[in-house]
Amino acid sequence: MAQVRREPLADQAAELLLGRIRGGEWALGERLPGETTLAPQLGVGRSTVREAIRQLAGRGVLQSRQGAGVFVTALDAPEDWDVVLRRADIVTVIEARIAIETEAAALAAERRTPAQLRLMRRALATRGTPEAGVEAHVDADMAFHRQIVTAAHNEVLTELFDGFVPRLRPAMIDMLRLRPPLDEPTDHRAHALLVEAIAARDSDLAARHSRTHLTALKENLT
Amino acid sequence: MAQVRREPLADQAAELLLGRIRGGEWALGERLPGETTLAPQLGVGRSTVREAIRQLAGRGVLQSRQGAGVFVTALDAPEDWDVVLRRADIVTVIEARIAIETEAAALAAERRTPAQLRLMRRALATRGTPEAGVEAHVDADMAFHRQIVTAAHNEVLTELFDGFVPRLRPAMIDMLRLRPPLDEPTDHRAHALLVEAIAARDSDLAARHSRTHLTALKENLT
DNA sequence: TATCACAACACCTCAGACAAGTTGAGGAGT
DNA sequence: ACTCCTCAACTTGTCTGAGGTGTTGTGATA
Repeated sequence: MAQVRREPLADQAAELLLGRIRGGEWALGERLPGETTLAPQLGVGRSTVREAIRQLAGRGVLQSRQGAGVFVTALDAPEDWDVVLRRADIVTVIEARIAIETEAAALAAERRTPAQLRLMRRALATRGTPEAGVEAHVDADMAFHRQIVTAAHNEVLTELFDGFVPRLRPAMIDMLRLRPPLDEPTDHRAHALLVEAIAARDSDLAARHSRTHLTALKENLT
Repeated sequence: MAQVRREPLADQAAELLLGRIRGGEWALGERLPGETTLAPQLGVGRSTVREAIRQLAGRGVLQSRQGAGVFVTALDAPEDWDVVLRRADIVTVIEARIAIETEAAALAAERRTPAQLRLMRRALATRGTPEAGVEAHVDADMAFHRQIVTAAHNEVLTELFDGFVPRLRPAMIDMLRLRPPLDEPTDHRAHALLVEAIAARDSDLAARHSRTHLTALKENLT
């Protein structure tokens, strides 16, 4: 027998409204129907609707102005980031990684310091030894890519990359275990080319190399 | 003369409660006095206290359990991600936005459905009326850009974009207030070109238009 | 001592009333 | 024809009173 999950109506109403907001029923800045309209529509009393609205207002999603109405101010504050990533398809995550990393590569080409370039080259060297085992190889690869993102001097991009790692790492390890490393030398040279483009301060080329490499990786997972 | 700042009692009550919680009047996990006690103490009605509590519950500070009471669950939870974004320079955030949105534009060109294309065009139309006020214009613009990200059919990218909005929106409004809209018609045509590229399923062109537009925006902020 | 019934108390929900702010239509005056 | 003003019809804000449901500690009972 299913345990009766009793949730306050106000919470349910808030969840329902949030769903409709995220579904695009009301765009950003748009006005919601009045409380007196919403209440019978949701099958609850007006005060309950008000409490649901207050709840979403506390989360920054809604804002109400007396006399004018209730307005959408955001489409949900960052939902638990971990949850989103865990649920997301690995290909989806890689696509996001492509977005972050190609841009980071371009910025890194413009902003990298000599010291960072040196660190990149060292990371590249330790990356090229897959004999140490799959996990070590993946870790070395991740460390290399992180060097590049760091060199972009953009805290947000770095933070995003770090957020991806926990989801990416196991997937990479699985992939390498199942599928042969498919031409490691070529793969390694792609990385070397990327570093050289950054060294030459050629941001377009760096972005292109980064994209090519990661797209190949994505294809390999499809 | 000071502008009469009329704030809803519920908001004031929430602020007051949050202050007392932060002041350590009730420790983490402790139970607050009942609504019937709090109401006369704050000089407001019971429903107003309830709305204040709901608001704080939405922020994750309080949690109420029927029959048991209201408990402190956090001392104002500044989620890590929020902190990063709030602290980050707006230019840094825009650079991250460029990464997300150009990739999203390219993917949207490949994956958009006819319905989504229609929604894009409608959002573009409502976007083109800056007479409605700065805030409305920014909201319409955000809604337009979100349509494109949505059409990329990548949940992670969408989530990232949504995460940026709360930081981006006020910055955009400030910028438009301080600096004249600088050639709105051109700006609007750039958006139209982007939509057409997506309509034509030309992902390279879409990415290029997106990047050009956002880079101009970034320059304008520097 | 261990168990159980129960009363007190908590939050949950509703309905109704009135206050106060906002907006747009339409009339008065120029 | 245009501007300004009034006002009615919205909207959200607040309070009150009533009854419902879940929780917890107390005290009687075995």
